[in-house]
Amino acid sequence: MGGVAGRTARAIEVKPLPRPATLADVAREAGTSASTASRALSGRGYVSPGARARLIAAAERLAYVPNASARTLKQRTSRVVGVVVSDLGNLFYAGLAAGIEQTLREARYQMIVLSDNSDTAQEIAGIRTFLAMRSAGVIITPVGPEPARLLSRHGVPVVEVDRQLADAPCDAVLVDNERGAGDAVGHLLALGHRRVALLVAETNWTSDAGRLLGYRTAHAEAGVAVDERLILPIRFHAPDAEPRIARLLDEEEPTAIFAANNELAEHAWRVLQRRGLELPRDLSLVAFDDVPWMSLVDPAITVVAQPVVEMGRRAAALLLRRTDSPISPPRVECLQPTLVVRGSTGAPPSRTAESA
Amino acid sequence: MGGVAGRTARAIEVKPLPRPATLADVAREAGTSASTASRALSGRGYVSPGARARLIAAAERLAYVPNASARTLKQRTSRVVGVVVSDLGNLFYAGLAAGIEQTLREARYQMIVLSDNSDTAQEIAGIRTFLAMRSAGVIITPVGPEPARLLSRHGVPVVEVDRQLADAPCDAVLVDNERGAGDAVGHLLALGHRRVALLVAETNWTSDAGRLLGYRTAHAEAGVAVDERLILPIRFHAPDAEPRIARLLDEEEPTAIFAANNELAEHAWRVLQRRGLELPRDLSLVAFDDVPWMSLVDPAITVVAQPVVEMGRRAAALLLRRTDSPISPPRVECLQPTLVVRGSTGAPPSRTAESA
DNA sequence: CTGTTAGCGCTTTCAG
DNA sequence: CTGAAAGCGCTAACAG
Repeated sequence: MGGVAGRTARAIEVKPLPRPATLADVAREAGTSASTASRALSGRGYVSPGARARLIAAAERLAYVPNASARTLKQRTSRVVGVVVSDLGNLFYAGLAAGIEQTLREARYQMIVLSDNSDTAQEIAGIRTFLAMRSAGVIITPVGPEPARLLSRHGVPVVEVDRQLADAPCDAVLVDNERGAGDAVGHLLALGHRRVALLVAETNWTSDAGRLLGYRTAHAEAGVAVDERLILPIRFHAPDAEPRIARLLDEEEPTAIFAANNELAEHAWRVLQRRGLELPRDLSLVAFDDVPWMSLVDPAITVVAQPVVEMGRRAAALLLRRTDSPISPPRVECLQPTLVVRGSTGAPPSRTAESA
Repeated sequence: MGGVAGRTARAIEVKPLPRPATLADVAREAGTSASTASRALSGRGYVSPGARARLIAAAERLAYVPNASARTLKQRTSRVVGVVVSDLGNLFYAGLAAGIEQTLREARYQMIVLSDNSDTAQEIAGIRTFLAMRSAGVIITPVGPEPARLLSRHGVPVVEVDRQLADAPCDAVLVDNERGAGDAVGHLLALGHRRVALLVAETNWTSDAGRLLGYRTAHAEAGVAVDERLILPIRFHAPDAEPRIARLLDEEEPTAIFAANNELAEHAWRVLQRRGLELPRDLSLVAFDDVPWMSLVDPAITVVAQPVVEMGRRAAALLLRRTDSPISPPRVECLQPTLVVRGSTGAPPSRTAESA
């Protein structure tokens, strides 16, 4: 019926509807019912080749875009996976997102990223958004325990990445922070350093706790006592980070610095640079997490490199696995970081001048 | 009715429903109709204080999360704004996203970011996702003209950022590329350089075209002829970028390099570093776009800084404006970049040795 | 101030 | 292989 009119007058009847075309419009245009159109365009269910072809053509002609809300409402779940990271401006998180996206895309899921600025309120708001969207799952670098609780209460799969903050068992992808930090600090101690400053984020995160632990373990193994005054906890984006690092340098006279994340390493580097210190002659520096600038500066920074993109991929894989088998036991994957020795570490300065 | 049962048995009846709570569940729990519940929880329409309180409590108790799909389906639009950028791993785009997010949040919109890897197919897929979600609008750093066409055909507001690729008038936020590049190259020419290499992305983007134009304009103004062999177009993520830059150095012997984006600047820097060249004694370097590493290296890089975050904010503001008045004429905002002279630029090496 | 009613666009039985 | 019918969860008239 409508099909005939459509065909004869096609050329002039390409009036773009004021509202987006619906499946019913497409069906009418092709002379079928909406159900058939649904089957043809979504690809599941029997449709005769002829009908399918006409429907596809009609959809094309009307610039039909399926309404995701209607579909999600009906199916009660969507093919969207939510990702919440702390700071998209930090390449660590950007790398994670890249890895996640890669694996998700292969499985025909859509990733949606939100950045929460390490703020619990924003984090929870993000989770609620994903809950509201009926996401198939959520991958998160958590700042508190609530996300996992909230999500699992609603039956939505969660994977924690980089740190574990859930208060119940939960899939997670971690890096061996203790070993990474241990390697880094062990390297410094082996070079003869005895006063190694630790710059660490002031959080209750397992990542930072692990790095602190590694710092202590390395000291214990080397038989060196830890001077607690060398440990400086600094909040993210703290405006006084650099002055505090400078003060630590003055007051505690470390011969080496271990910066437990890339942001702190950047602060440390700026302080050292401003003082005109020459590395590693005057001071050694090691960073946890390798980001591009660290190999751009001179000397290049010795780092503990994390397999960031791989972490993202694994997290996505864990999530997909759980989507298939919701009740399998929680799995925690722990990847190994790698110490990459570059130019910023060397033997400590001899103390001859001072002891004279 | 149900209200009584609910109240008496509350303590033991906190059985989490197998399916997420719906508005109807909340209404039943509070002894009202769904409409009243809707009014109370969404905050629009008259509701008696008592009913409101009971509803809010009930919603809390049932851990009610509104179903975004149902709402969007009903209202035929969502409070989501889609953002498509070329590469979230590049701090330029991350900064843009941060600015957009900021302004959108204030207006109580939700930002959703997608990265398209400068790939047209991925870009279009992203647009379709946003179309399917009935986004309130889309902000994009376009790689082709299709997105704007597709979106405006569906009546969805679009804002292009960083470059204009739409084939019809469209809101946009740009930076004055020609002036920025002109300032940079003018600075080099004023220092006495006569062979300035240009590393530029191999695209048909207005951003790169503008920077190339600025390069030419500066030469013209200084009365210096452009040697076309000094212009090297390089695709994004080209694996042979560094060898090609190295070859340019050998064959054309420029005394300065102008890298038209941060990625190319990084490649150039690595090449110079590997050769042990000392800046600015042996060669000068200027970059378009200021990212953190550029002030971390020694000497710090002279740059044309873009107001990245502000660009994001403006883009979001333009989008919101258009949401209010869909038919106002397209507006294009052009922000001014700033030349920041640092240590990587100086007078060209004297050619005495060579001429001897 | 509140409830009834209708329907957003899609998918999914279930008959034919 | 196809269509009719029902309903996902929510909101917007419109009566009361």
